[in-house]
Amino acid sequence: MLTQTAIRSGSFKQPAAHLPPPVENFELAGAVELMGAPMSFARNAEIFGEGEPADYLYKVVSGTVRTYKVLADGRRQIGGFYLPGDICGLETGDEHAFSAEAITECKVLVIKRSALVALAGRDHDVARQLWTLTGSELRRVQDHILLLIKSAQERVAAFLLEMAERVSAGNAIELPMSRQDIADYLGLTIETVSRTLTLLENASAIELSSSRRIVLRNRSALSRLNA
Amino acid sequence: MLTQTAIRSGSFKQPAAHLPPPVENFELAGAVELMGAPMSFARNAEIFGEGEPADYLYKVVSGTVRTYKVLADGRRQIGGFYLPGDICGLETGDEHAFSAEAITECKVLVIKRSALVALAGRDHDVARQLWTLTGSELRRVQDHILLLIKSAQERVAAFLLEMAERVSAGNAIELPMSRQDIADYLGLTIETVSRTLTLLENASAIELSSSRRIVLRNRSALSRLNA
DNA sequence: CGACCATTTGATATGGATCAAGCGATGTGG
DNA sequence: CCACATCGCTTGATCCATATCAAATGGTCG
Repeated sequence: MLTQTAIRSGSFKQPAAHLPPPVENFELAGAVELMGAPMSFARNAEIFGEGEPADYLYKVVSGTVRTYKVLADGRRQIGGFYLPGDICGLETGDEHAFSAEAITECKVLVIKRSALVALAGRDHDVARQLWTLTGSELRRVQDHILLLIKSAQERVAAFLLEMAERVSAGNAIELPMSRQDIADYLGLTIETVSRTLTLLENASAIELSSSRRIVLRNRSALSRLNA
Repeated sequence: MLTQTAIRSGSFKQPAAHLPPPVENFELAGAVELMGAPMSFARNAEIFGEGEPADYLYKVVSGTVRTYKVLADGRRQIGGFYLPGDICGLETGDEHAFSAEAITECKVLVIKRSALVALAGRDHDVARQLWTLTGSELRRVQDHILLLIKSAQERVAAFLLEMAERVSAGNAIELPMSRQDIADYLGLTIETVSRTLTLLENASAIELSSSRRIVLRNRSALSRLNA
């Protein structure tokens, strides 16, 4: 397997990164598929680190990625969870603002940012999509802020509804992340997350089939909590 | 004075918005100066509302603007403060995600987004700057998230250091916003903000010359708090 | 001067953190 | 195949930072 270091130092072949696509008006998604180098990461492996040059972006193919920052005293804030189809590591600055790790075994497409920026310079549609992508991320982070001012119940309910939209088959959610990850995403402790889930179960809003599998029994009750 | 409604309905002349600049490779800032329609807002006047079409963006010329959301139960979260030179209301989606109000008497330049997007379609440099602007906003909001997981002292200290960078003449800060605005920005109550400021003053980290004027006496003490 | 609003200060309550076990699933070596 | 260690999660007891409720103070403007 290619190591992350190998990718960063450019010591492997970037398939087609140096070959501009033959036609203009090329979709970003298509470009990513063509220019992206497939890569795998083991559970908990670092994909990129905060402060490292943001030379690559990463499209998740399978598995789940978390981005995070660790404060001086060890507190960790998870910035977001990235599921298949999502792109993380896209920055306009020189350095990654967050670190990223594979939560589960992951396959990602690694794309050189400069290649995409160069393509954007030739193709306005790609430029627009790059902008839109950053805009969506902005919107997501703004929503995250609203989460962090709510009560524990509201945060957990909002989290469940969000995950239901993203990973659910019907009403069942298969969570790829641990309670600690959820806690660090919601700005709570692991104990509070656990207690709140139990509370929601007792209120028949959800059912904890197993610790990673949650069934939404009463979405409107959850939405109601979601003030 | 032009009303906000007049602007939105396009019932006034957009200076030069329909006249493409004569040369390409035009700076975004320059374009904004040329295409922007000057407009004034009184203290507490609404500049745009959450959910309204994001047809315009706003460059602050003088005064201070706050963006915010109000939750169903009345809690308000301030997304950011915009000082002269800052641009707010720039979205990639169709609608404004936040509302915006003038904190003080404000002069802004109002720019039609479609005009800027059209310009970006002709000028890669403008396109890149538009993207970068959204990227900076993303970075700012990400930093805001980190604020919200800290202790009251850390939040207030971080706020003071941030404002010092943005509005200070030396070590003195002239705050344009009320304690309530600060509280809603930091996710605290007004009482906690007030108490924390008093605490910092007693610790000789700051001096409260008046409620809106704060002198930083010991920046390293504040930074130390800023975990 | 007096009314009003913003801010500070005080007293008390409480939601979530912290500290500490207990429990259940998973995996490992004997 | 089972005893046992390990890890992730839950549950319990207590504490504390911040919210809430309430009152006093101060600054501003008519």
